[in-house]
Amino acid sequence: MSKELAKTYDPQGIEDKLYEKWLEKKYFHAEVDYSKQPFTIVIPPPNITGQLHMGHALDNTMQDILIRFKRMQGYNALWQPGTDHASIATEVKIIEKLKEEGIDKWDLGREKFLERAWEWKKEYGGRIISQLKKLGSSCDWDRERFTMDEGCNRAVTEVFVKMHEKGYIYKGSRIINWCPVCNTSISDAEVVYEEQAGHFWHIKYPVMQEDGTPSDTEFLTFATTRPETMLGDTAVAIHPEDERYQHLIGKSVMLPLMNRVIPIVTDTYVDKEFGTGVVKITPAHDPNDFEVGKRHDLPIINVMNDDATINKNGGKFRGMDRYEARKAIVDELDAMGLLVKVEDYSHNVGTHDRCKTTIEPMVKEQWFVKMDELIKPAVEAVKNGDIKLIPERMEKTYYNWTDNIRDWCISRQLWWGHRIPAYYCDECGEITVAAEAPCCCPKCQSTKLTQDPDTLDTWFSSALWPFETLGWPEMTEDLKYFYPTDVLVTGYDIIFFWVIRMIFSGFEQMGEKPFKTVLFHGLVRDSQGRKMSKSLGNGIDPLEIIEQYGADALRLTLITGNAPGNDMRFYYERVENSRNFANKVWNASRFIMMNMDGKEVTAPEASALQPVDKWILSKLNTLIKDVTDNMESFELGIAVQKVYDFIWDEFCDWYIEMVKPRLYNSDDAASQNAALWTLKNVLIDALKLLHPYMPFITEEIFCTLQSEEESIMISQWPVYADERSYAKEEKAIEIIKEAVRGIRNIRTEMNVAPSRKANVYVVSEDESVRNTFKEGSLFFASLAYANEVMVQQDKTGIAEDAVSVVIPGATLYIPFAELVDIAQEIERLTKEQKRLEGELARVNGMLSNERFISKAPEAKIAEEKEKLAKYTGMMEQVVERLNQLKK
RNA sequence: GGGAUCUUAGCUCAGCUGGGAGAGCAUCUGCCUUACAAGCAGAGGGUCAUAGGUUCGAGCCCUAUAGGUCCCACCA
Repeated sequence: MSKELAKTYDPQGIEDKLYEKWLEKKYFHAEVDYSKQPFTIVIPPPNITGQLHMGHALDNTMQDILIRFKRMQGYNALWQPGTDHASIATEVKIIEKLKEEGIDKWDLGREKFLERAWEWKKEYGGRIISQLKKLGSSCDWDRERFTMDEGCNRAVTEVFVKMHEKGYIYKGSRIINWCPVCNTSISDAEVVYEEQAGHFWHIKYPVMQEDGTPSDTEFLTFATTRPETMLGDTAVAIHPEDERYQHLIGKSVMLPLMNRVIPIVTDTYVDKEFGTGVVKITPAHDPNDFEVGKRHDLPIINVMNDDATINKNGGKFRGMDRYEARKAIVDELDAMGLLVKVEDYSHNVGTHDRCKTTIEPMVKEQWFVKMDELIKPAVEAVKNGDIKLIPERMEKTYYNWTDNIRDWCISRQLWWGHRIPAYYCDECGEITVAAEAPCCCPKCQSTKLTQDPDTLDTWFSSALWPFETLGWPEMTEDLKYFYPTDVLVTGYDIIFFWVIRMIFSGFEQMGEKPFKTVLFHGLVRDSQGRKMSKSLGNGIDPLEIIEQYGADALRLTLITGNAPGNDMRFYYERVENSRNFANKVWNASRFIMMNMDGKEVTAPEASALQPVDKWILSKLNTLIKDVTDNMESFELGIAVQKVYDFIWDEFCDWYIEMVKPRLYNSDDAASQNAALWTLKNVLIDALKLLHPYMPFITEEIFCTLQSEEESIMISQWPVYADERSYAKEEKAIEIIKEAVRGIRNIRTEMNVAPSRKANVYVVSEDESVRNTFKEGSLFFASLAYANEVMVQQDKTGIAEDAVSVVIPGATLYIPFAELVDIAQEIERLTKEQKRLEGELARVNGMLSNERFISKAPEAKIAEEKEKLAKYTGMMEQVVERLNQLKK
């Protein structure tokens, strides 16, 4: 009936098997149960296009640790899983795949395209889930959701309709970021700015004269990085207080190439100090110009098609690509003598984060979410501490965004996603927003209605994730019980995309925050600190690590040696260290079980517990408190570091070693039982503390050790108890440890083999210290390689030449003759003497060589002189010692 | 331009509210001691970026400087 651990630790052999068992036993599943406190985490839904990478591994390890910890503490722990449809990311992938087959998205058509997308989802959507399982994630898989499943679709539509009714969602013609390759608008958050080398074209426009003709002599000069946009210029702006141009206020200029007369307007947006203090205004293709245009009621002339070619408003440049047009326009202006000069100029260019195409600001009809009101409760919640961000500094990042918030462009010209529930009347153009397609136009009764072809930004549905996954818009029991969730664990890189949007959505739809705490982590980088990326080929596949070292080792590596919110570097050496630790735990457990084998280990009488036992129990007790405290304040790395140190250092290297003499000598059965009982119980509690971090190995050991127990997962988290603290014993054992270290040190320094044992005299005035050594003499002798330990109050009877070690409260003496075999020592010293003679001869020879002295570098000579002094000193010592011994 | 953050042992990093300078890896020295060589025992190695300040006391707080990383905004 007693099971045994395999001789070597083999993660592959246990992990899958245990995970199967957990699934079978439904340990991950949570049901509403008002007798227990809920603890809820919703997973940041991985993209269906995704493959598990180190970021996921870190993110999910952290969540799993928290969930397992709380579950053991007796909470009704729910980890709600699911995946994200990832609108644009998936659409791009599918388009790529179609391209390989020689199929064009537009030729295929919307219906067929969506069929392909669902096929993709079916094929790859589950891949990442099975990878998360390899990691040990204890998600409630029975509750798995998808952002485009029926419930989420309903939630999205409901929110859209509700917010539209309240006026928070509106359709407007505004300047947006347009990606000419993906053919869609994108939100500000999806634009990344890149430093690019470009040019600064200085161009002049002729000022219009009184008689309505352009002047040959008077010009306004300005500089631009994008000359092609001049086709859409509708004004030129100057600062109202710019002395240089006062006389031009109220006048106009001629827009060359287009032969359009455009006004000179004054606007404080213009920086007098920058360039010539003149700015061309193109409201249709620049966000700032758009604002200026609004203020001065300027016409908006869009000169580009969706693919960034020049449209009919661009006159003869029509049909050219924007860069072609740029060149043509510059050439033409140059020919007309209107190009003043060209400078090299490096500036930031907005690109699309998915495809890196330079975005084109365009004025378009899009759907927006009005942010100013919505954001208020979200800001308030963080300010008043209702939602806590860890680390705290993330709050500043958060406010940085909320303070400068702009309306959120939510419509995308994509197919894969939630289609916007807006219907246009083909007859009268009336827009109806409704959850269900209306039968007919409410205005003109026409039955010819067309649904808006656009879909929603992928973050629109993920913003609802914390409550839509629990059943919203139905007010389900789950929702009442599990919402708000407790912790959100995510990377700081999606604070704007996701975290803030979930917070204001929670308040708006539920009237309540979506989570109490947000725990941020950093990026996992490669060993050189670079981002792991496909193009660099420096990505490390977590699955390979699991294959090679085990999921436990990977988890431990990701969680240690790094402060919350900071990026971390990934090293194989660190994984190896984690694996070694797992191995250590395995072997210590094996040792304990071997010694328990065939023995009935019972709870000992209090009197049978020895000081060492009390010492480790006391240490464990403190550990339990510290670890629990750390974990409750989300200091996961610190917590596990303490468990690691306790197990390896205190438990294995000290306690087990101290207890060995009692295990090997069965004369005192009570003492042996007390030792075994302590070993077993400390191990069990340590395994429990470790379980959230290393679920597999701890489960395997726990179940082998306690065959009557079902699983460590559902065992109770250890609790600190005052009566298990023994201050006196802790202090006493620390003294012994100090003594052992002192003796080992001196023995190593004197190069004495462990096989050579010597008596140790402990001399102390302090009676309690003497008692400590008397009580611990058995294991002290074994750890200090002593034959016998003599404890006494003074130095009487100790040999003159004894080697001494001073520790707080006592002095230890080892008779030199016992410590060192005299004959052996003489032999050793004689050899040493010969070696030194040789060295001295060599150095002396060099230093007396005239050529060496005259030609060698001074540093080298100094070095040799130092050696000479060193060897001479050593020689003196050796000779003296030899003389002593020979007496 | 605004903001965050970092600078601690050869390398990578911990160090929470101010009081002991630490870990892993690497290096050196002994040990195949019957749980573990993926191990054990020991050793070396740091003016905690620089300059000031607050304090009985500063790696930790304040100010300035230098260098690195990142985020936001984007100036035509």
